[in-house]
Amino acid sequence: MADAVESGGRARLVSELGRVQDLVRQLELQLRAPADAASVDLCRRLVHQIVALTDRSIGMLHSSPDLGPSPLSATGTGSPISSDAASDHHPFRPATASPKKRKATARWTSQQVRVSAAGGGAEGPADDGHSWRKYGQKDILGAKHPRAYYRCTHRNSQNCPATKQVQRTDDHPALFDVVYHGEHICRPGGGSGSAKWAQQQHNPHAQAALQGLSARLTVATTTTADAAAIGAAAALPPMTPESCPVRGASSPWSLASPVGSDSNGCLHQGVSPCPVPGYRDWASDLQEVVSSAFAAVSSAAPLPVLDDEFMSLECFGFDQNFEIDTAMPSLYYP
DNA sequence: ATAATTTGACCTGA
DNA sequence: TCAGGTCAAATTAT
Repeated sequence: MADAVESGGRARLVSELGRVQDLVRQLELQLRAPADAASVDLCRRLVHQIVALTDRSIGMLHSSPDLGPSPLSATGTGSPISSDAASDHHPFRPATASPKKRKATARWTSQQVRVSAAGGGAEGPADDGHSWRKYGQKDILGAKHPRAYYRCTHRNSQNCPATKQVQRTDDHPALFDVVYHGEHICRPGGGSGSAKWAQQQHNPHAQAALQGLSARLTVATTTTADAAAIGAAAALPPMTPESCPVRGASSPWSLASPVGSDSNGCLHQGVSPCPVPGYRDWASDLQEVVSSAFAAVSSAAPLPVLDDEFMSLECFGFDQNFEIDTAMPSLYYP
């Protein structure tokens, strides 16, 4: 029985990567075409798809010991997240699954990512598009660095429940492990807000996926060969200001960067194309990497069963019938 | 003046 | 009892 499920899991991963490959090809085609409003919009949708699928695929690998330890649990150097805490806060498992502490009854959405310090700075990870207010710091047993606790700035004004925890990794001081809890319900601007914003707000998984993947755009991870191939697909090449001069962004979150800001300073994320020559080359590289990842996973050892909780709670659905020419939604909440 | 951060105390679950 | 998470007063920054 296990074999059937395992091969099913692997087939699922291969299928996901195959779709990523297709999407990247479409993206590359679009990027080679003259940029107009329609193609820009199409690129935006494609990037959305790629972001979601790669994040999901990486999640599968993280939960797959047979494909090697996950980047967040492979360091073995005593990092609280890489060792003890990894079992408490699985990167793609809600906090409710944790045997630890508070919030045991709350149905938090949770997403853990590892991000680099902004611009190589030492203060903390890059801006993730939301405004946060620090409300605590705690020394964690066995960790070299304290953990900082942040809540959404709009917690009081809009009852936004989103929180995050940031902790510098033991082994790579330039890297931070960030765990997001809850979803933002704070609204941008005083108006009714865009439908796109509303949709995203109602899909915390998509939100988390965007944050997760965009974080990994500059993430340095330690991976096994297979995971490295996948990780590379997500991590290559960092969208620095140099590679994306149009945006001139200083944040490594460029690919899934904030596209709007309201008077409250509550940013909402979106995906912006970067229609410059360098970006087109980057798309080619991405396709190449995805292809190699696809090949690597296709020949990988059988993927062990993904636990039901992971599949039911942490995998947002993906519209298999998605067509590029149809309206936006392709991520949906199962 | 207001907002954000710091930090010790307190609370909660294991 | 302990460790992680949160509160809230004091402090600092804007």
